[in-house]
Amino acid sequence: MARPRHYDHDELRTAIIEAARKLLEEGGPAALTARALAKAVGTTPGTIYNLFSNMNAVLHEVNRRTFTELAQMIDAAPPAAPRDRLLALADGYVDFMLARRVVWRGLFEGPHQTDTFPGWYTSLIDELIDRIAAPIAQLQPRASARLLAEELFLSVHGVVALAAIERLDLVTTQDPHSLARSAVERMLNWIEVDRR
Amino acid sequence: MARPRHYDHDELRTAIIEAARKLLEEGGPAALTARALAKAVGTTPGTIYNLFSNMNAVLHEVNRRTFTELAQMIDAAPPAAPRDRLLALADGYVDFMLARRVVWRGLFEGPHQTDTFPGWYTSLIDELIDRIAAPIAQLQPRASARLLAEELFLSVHGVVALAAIERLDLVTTQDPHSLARSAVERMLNWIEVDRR
DNA sequence: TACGTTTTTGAACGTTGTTCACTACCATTG
DNA sequence: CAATGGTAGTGAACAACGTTCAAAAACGTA
Repeated sequence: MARPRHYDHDELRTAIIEAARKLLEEGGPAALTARALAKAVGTTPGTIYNLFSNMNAVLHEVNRRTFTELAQMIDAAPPAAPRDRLLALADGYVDFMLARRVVWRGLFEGPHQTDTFPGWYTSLIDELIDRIAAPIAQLQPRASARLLAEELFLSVHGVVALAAIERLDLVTTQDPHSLARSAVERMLNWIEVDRR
Repeated sequence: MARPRHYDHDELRTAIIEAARKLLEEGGPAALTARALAKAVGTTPGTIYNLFSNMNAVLHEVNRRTFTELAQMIDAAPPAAPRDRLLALADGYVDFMLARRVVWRGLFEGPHQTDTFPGWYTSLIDELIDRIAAPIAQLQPRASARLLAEELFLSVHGVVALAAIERLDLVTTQDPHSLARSAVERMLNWIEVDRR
């Protein structure tokens, strides 16, 4: 038996998560295997299961970082009028996703079946949608901005979900950016007319 | 070695496709394995690979039937004014998908990577979008109805894609039907204002 | 130094998709 | 009718997967 080393758990955890992300980016979800991940950080499959309950937990951690980055990017944007802010959000979201399309797939795809999500996962998504709701609330104080934000997100999600798996061309030749902006425009139009 | 039977290839092919669909419906994508499929039709894995190039091809055939059914359902709807027709399309699409959520996942998910689609696959999708474009063209003869139809489809797809994998609740508590209808309403509103 | 605990290890189990040598069957020929 | 050739079903085998766990090594303590 080879000499077991002793690891700093915190270091190893983050090393594993970073390696997992790299594997995902380079080879897609199929490349994220326990053995490949172990080799990438210079350890063995067993050790990974010591720090994570299973491979799904590793993926969740990668996703957590992705969400956090997205939130940071959004918050770093300069302030703007609601309309411009929504357009910037859509653009930023599409850019962000296109740059991470493979990582992105892990967010909504997967074996799933009946596996449940950790609480922080759902609340991260919640916060992202709240960031869409904020500018909408400025335009439309009456109705629930949150509901409209959810609808807008889903419209953009339709575009992004297909673009992320490189299958947008099954539906259209329009580019993801202008599709996302169109969705925003329709929502803005709706709000405008509705308050008339 | 067990006694090899001789099969009618056409019969066996359709039996395999039907069994595959059943497996999908009952146990999700994970249940569609070569061995389970072989057992379900009373044959062996090798024979399946005799009739299909791989398991992906089986899934493609299941999807072909699904698309065809969807098209039939759409065409069977009674004629209506453009506005009602679009709403009915959205409702029907959501219903259809909810009844087949597990089968549906195979349409856009999967291992993919670089695997390409058969020509009939893309043209089936094309025809579906044309069915959305038709009523739009009645409302909006000037601009390209096809482009708007693509955008509307993508908005509804965002809803359906999440509902199909049982994760719509990550984003909203609104139900898929009203979300889809809202997307249609926004598009109708857009067309109305645009032609003003 | 010796012991007990903790952590790492990697072999092993049960899956998966896919391949292919083998062989049983059918159809044609002598 | 017998022999033979080609076709097609078979299922063992391969590589790879996630996951588990007994054993072994290193650490912390006495």
